[in-house]
Amino acid sequence: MSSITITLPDGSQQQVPSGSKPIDIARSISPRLAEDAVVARVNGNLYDLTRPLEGDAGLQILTSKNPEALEVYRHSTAHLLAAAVLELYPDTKLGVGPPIETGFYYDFQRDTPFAPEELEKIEARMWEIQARDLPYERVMTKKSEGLPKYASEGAWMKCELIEEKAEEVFSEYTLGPHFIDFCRGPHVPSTKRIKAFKLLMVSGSYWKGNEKNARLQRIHGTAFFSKKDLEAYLTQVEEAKKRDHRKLGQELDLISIQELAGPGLIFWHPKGALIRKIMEDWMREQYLARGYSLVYTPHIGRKQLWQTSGHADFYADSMFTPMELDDAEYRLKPMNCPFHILIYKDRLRSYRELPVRLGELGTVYRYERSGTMHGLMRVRGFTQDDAHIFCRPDQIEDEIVSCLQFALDVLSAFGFTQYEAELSTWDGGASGKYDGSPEQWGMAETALHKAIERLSMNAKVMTDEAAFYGPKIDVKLVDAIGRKWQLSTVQFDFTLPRRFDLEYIAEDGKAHQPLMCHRALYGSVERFFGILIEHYAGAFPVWLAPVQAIVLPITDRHAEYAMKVKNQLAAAGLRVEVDATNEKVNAKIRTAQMQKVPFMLVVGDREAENGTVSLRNRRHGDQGAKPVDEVLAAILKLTTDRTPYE
RNA sequence: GCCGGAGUAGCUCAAGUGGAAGAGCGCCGCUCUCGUAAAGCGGAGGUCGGGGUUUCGAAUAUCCCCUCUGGCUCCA
Repeated sequence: MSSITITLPDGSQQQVPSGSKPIDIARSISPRLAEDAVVARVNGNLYDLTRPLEGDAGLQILTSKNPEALEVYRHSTAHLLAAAVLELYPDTKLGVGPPIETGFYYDFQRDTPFAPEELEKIEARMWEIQARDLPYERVMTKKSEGLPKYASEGAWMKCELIEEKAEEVFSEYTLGPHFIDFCRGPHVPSTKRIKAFKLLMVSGSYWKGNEKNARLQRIHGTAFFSKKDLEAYLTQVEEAKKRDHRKLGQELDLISIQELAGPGLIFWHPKGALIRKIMEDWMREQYLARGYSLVYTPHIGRKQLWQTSGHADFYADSMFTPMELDDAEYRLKPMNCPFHILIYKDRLRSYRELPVRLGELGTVYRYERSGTMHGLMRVRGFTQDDAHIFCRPDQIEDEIVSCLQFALDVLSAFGFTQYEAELSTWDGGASGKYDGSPEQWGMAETALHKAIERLSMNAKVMTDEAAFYGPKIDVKLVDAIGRKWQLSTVQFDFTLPRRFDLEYIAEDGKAHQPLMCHRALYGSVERFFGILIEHYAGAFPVWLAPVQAIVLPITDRHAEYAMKVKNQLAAAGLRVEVDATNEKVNAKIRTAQMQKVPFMLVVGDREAENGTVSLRNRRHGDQGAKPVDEVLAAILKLTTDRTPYE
């Protein structure tokens, strides 16, 4: 038997017989490693631990510490799920079953949907199969043999996958004598390796994610290497649910959605409205400080406007239906851009006045399909902090840099340190689905790349994800339940300047077309607020808190002094209340804590006599007696400094 | 829009084989005058999401609709 050379990550080399398996080599290094091993990386590709090595190879053994190993492990758990479902419901057809960020799922086609109670039964069967310690065996099959086999079983989804993806000889993985699945792998060696999983929910899906295709049943689950990790994850999910903005929005009396008025329409209650006002005021100040002009534009516009902008053709599905008036047909605006463009176009522009930056907190209405609304995050009426920048080509890079810097400043003002940025580019023009010339795309994408570099941002490049009218950079944040939401966006637009025939007079005395960029930083005030509620778990920092301090008189004998303290703080511009209810101070504290008021000022005989308050911080508890002036100054400072956390 | 699940007092939730609708919190009133996360007593409050059908009788069975919710699709 010939021997092959295996190079390990530390550079050391071993001569082993050809056909040796990664698990053998792991075992030769240490039995412990062999036990912890999940999967191998061979010349950069993931391999089963039991897959024979045919030639010289760089080999890395991945253990449970490796994120890719967790994906493999979850993928194997998905197979375990499929095997259990087939044992219990043999007529079920298999779709796909990949690992995802939070676990895994498998799509099934079956006449009757899985009832939630059935999950327990399936999970129990999974444990039975797990206990059988079945190996995940890789089998190589010729397409000409495999396809008829799947076809004869009626596994039509697998047939489609094989037609589309499989090489002439493809891999399948078995699990016991009856289960075999077309799959690229790799997998863990056997079911015994799977120690901790839980099926979480069942939901609908579509074959290949297309709603025109067959409806499938998706079973979601999660899996971890240890029961402890699984428990920790489940606890974390429970904790996250407590900060769901919909729950806190109600508990803190911030917002509501009224069935009588319609779904996806937000009512801002006094406390929510106050926070919104602060957010908006801050944003407007920033606009003015950064060279934007503020404008206001109407909520509706004539049909002809939307025809000119192209929305009537390309965006009609997302627009509210038209309103007939005596003179014309009007439509509610789904975007602000056409209106800002009309302001730009209202007179001739000189190159000297560019860039023109027109900003507005503009409320737009979009028809969202009924199943897609989600609290504040996805609604039918929302306000964008929207601006459109019209500039010369030589200005565009600096403009993009300042937009992105602005976006980062917004994030840091609210204490966000975790975000994801994506740079969406076109496909190079191959498909013809993008508007604009290759020169325009080249220039715009270069400007975006350069801007990212200049700010040393990390942005994932998403090829073929651009808007049809231009490339863009998006910033996304994650909500309490782990879902990603887009906030800031900076987008080029090659289309609207052309459609509206925008111009400026350049140094050469001739008319040129300006470049245009859309940008929104909160994205939607509603969504950003939803993210903020969850980010702070309802405990807004002092500068945003609707009630910054509450004075708690111990008995009604102290109410007068409490009012005096309140008035003193309020005179300095602070938002203060007095809890004059006929309750014990403990109850007042509890109420204030639950309302997440940053500061509680307890006042009784001692305080009234000394001109002090007994300060309680919502996070750190009793801080002892302090002069009113001192407390006032401290709260005022947190407010004016806009400290993201106190 | 699609596939599941749900809708009972302001909130969180019980009960109910079809036969007068319940609790806790909250709210209102009274008593207590209280020192860092819930004082006591009393009271008000419900077309059981809306509409139809079956029935002597429907919160309960059944059909349609609405809204919420978990996904899918789509998106700020």
